[in-house]
Amino acid sequence: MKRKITLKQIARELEVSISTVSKALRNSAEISEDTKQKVQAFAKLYNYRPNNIALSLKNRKTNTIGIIIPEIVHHFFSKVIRGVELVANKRGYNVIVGLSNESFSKEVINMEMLANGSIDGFILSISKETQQLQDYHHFNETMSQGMPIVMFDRVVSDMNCDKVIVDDLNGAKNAVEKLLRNGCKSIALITTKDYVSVGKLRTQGYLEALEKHQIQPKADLILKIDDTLDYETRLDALENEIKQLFKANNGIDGVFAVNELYALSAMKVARKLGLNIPEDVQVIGFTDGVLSKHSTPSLTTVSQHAQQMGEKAADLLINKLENNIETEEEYFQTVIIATELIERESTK
Amino acid sequence: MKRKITLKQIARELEVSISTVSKALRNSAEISEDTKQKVQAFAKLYNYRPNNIALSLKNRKTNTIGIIIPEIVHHFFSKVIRGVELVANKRGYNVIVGLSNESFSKEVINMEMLANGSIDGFILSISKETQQLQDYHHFNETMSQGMPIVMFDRVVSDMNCDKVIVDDLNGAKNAVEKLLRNGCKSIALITTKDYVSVGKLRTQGYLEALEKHQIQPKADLILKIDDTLDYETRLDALENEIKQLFKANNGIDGVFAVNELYALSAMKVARKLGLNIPEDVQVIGFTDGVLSKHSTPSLTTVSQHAQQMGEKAADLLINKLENNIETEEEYFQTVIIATELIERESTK
DNA sequence: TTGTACGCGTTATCAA
DNA sequence: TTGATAACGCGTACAA
Repeated sequence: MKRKITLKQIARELEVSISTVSKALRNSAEISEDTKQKVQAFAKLYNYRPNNIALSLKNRKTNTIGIIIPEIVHHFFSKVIRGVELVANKRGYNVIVGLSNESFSKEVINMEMLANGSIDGFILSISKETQQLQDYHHFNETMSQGMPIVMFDRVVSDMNCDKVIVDDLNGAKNAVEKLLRNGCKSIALITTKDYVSVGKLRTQGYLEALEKHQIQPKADLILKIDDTLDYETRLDALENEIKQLFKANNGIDGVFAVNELYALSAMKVARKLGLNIPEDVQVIGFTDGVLSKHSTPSLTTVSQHAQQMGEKAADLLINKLENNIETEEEYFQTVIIATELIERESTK
Repeated sequence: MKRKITLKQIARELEVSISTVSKALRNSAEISEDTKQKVQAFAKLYNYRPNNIALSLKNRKTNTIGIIIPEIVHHFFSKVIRGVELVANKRGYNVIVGLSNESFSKEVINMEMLANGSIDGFILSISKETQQLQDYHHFNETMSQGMPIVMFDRVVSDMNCDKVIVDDLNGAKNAVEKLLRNGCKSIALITTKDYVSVGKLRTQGYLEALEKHQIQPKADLILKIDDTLDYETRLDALENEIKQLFKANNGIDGVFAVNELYALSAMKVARKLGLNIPEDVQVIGFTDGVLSKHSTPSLTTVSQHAQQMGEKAADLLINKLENNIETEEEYFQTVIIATELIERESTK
């Protein structure tokens, strides 16, 4: 079981100095053709590759991006990762993944772990717990150490860093307007508690759409789900809450849900109550998931372009990493990714 | 924008030597209480953390695991990653992700990239293209350099390395037997071309189940899909092929599909042909996905325990990495994860 | 044309 | 009790 070959070993074998080998391999003009040939041939034979760790230490640059997400078993986040990976690899970076599992402490620990030299910068979406606690000291510390952060989707709005967000407000607004144009008179909203930033924005979009059409929002039509419950109990509880929503409000003819699961559950409940989709109730969800496409009826959704978000985030981060010549004052941008309404069978 | 603080800076600031600082921080008995206190206080104040890269270089150990998968936007693989990450973090390792995107060359490049010192070992599932080409030189090279590999799910059977696989054959066999017990007489199989190792095994399970029940397999009932087609065109093509399957065989009353999408498509096509599920046709899929749970009717599936596979793979790899005292001859094991039949609405 | 010396940040060993 | 030195693997400025 032989180790990887190093410059030193090549040098010893060929009885030249290490720097000669180094230069020969980088095709330096300083080295004679003879030696170059000899060294290069030998290196090829033994499949020499420079050690990344040594390079990282020397260059104080790892060419690695750390990505911290709350959950990986999730279409949105895995698509974002794919986008990040795509761009990162193209630009010569690796991607190292940390999962916060929606926990504040795991987020902190993971970041500290990676921040100690393993990576050059972060791309992250904050955990629900962090959103609740509103404790952002780890982000500030990381940044004050000169390590850039790009936040995506769930961001801290008053933090000085690059951000990539979905146009949640307008995405929601457009969706609700679509329902209104389609003739819906009584549109229910199924959303999350307000501390989830994206849920809040989508709620706002719903309200603005109603307002624009001069419709008075009814509190009864708005269902705010506490999604900190665990997944197993959640499904039953969810459907129950939605059933109450339908029963408490006669004549719901449209539903806007801030994610895929809520939307699907709404369809399920509606059908159980004898309502047809889209004839009696039209439903729109907010998501990039697979369920929408394959459900029956398939679900009209507001697409978030998750992969594009990942790509953009990676580009922003790498640009920052490579622009050492940047202007004195830090310049941060917030990129807003437009949503797209994908019409399927759940709307007319 | 200050950099991270180093031993050297602390030493200079406190006017002691670097090694004193190092020892003081590790609470060495060699150092006086006074100095220790002073150094530790200062380090805490400036939030000193040793640089991982320097440690990696020195220890020739990165404490990082590389995971190479064909695709991340996929429930099975993201669940595996979660399992790997869980165990890895618990045992003090990070996880770095490489995507092959089902391409041989990307797999090779990604592995070379990571093998040059970035990681201590690999966990991987090989790409379809690699399976077709049967070119495994990169695995052999990596291992001959002393870097351990753990393969999962899609493995190379005659390769000397640890493996974690699903019991594809028996999982399939059990599923088909379930259909037989439920009264199915004419069971169709929707599978992949044989070069996909798991597809092949599941096909074999189907055949064995029939054989056990002394049923002659009919070639017409077996549909082998070429899944190298891209995703967009695939859905239509897929449904078309399945429709042909149904039309060519009157009286299909059971379908076993080697993945979720095939199973769902089968249900869709069956319904379009006026067949009821599970009354007229019973369907079982093979997967860990979300679609099964939320489809209508929900799909009975053979669960693969993806997360458990990831956990096991990580344990195997880390054990190998940390057992330097191992026996002389290399010892490799293949762990077989049992499947579980999750019964839902698509079977009686 | 080749080799020496240095530094990246750390720890271990040995000397003072 | 403290400090100097070497080493991990590499690239480069400078000396020979």
